[in-house]
Amino acid sequence: MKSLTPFVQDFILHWGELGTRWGINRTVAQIHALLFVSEVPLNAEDICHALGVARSNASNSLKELQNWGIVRVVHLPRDRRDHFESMKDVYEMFRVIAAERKRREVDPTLAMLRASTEEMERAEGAGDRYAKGKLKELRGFFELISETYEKLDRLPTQPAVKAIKKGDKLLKAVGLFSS
Amino acid sequence: MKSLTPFVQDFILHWGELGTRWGINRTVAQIHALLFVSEVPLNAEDICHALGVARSNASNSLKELQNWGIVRVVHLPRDRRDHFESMKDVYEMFRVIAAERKRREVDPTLAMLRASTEEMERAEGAGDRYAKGKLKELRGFFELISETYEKLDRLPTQPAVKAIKKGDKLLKAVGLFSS
DNA sequence: CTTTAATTTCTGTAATTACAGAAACATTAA
DNA sequence: TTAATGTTTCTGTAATTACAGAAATTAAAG
Repeated sequence: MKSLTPFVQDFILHWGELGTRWGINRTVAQIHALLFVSEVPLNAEDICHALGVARSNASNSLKELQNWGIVRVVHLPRDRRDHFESMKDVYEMFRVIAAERKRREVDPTLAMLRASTEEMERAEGAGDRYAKGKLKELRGFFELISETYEKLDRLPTQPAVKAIKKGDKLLKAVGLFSS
Repeated sequence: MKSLTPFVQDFILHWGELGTRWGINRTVAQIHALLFVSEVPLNAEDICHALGVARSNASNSLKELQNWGIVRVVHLPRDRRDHFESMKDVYEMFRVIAAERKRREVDPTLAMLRASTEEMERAEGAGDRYAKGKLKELRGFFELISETYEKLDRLPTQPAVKAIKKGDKLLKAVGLFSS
């Protein structure tokens, strides 16, 4: 972690740990943190040097970040090397992450639950009625998640953030929420 | 995985994998899945037998699930053994999980970001102005997450779910959302 | 076409995490 | 109190994941 201010160092370390708690590789998260707070795009060399990781590790992690859609390659004039920059808008960034997690995890889970519950309908009566009911409830929950995501996805970021911020007031206005 | 119907087996395996993607130990997630679809509370023995895991593994995983607050111990008449049951209401369950993730991950991150940004205010001028700005933006995002969570937490589950389901209509009514 | 520089993939090792089995501990009932 | 039964903690091993360094590949410049 050469030539990084202490706060930035702390942030990168914390972000790495947070990543692991959410199933993201530590190095991947650290590189993301570094790029996020970097004013200029960095090349792989810079990143290895800053974080003390191997070239290959950085390379694979950068590819992963590109797969997530939150880091992209840019080229600087008179420099052949790839440079990398993070999305810079925090809200947009988390929308992209949410979209990707939905695609990778929610959608397949929903597909599985739909297949199970539909199949169970057809094979009515065949054992474990209770479990069937629970899987249906769970499916309902994932349907709600999925639909809510898609509604939110249709809103541009700024209105979406505003709506979330004013959420309680809106609810109060419509009388759904009194506290 | 003895004496479990194929759908339940698939569900348990899928849930285990989903868990690992979200930083939850596979066995922990599998036991949770099993208890969730079980009509009756199960004892540790049952669980080991159903999933083919060691006693100690089950024991530790059950403790972890109790720490998350989604599994509790119950006692059956004329049976000395602890029995375990999952929360049964899907929405309540995810609320509890969200609360715990907030406590474990969002709150500490927010604390770190607050400390950094406040310290940075005081040490104005000292390098890396850009990074400082980015950390402030990130802090804003986490503040929003935290506040939104707390608002939602004040609503009982049923109104909260209704509000989420009707979210787009509410927004439309107030003219924030036109599509 | 060849040289040079950069990137990606491959391979073996290190570190972490998960886990089984054993041992220690606790609880209940006789 | 002691046997019997159940639970938790400890310890070593297995499995997974992360990672560095080397080798292979690709791309650009001369």
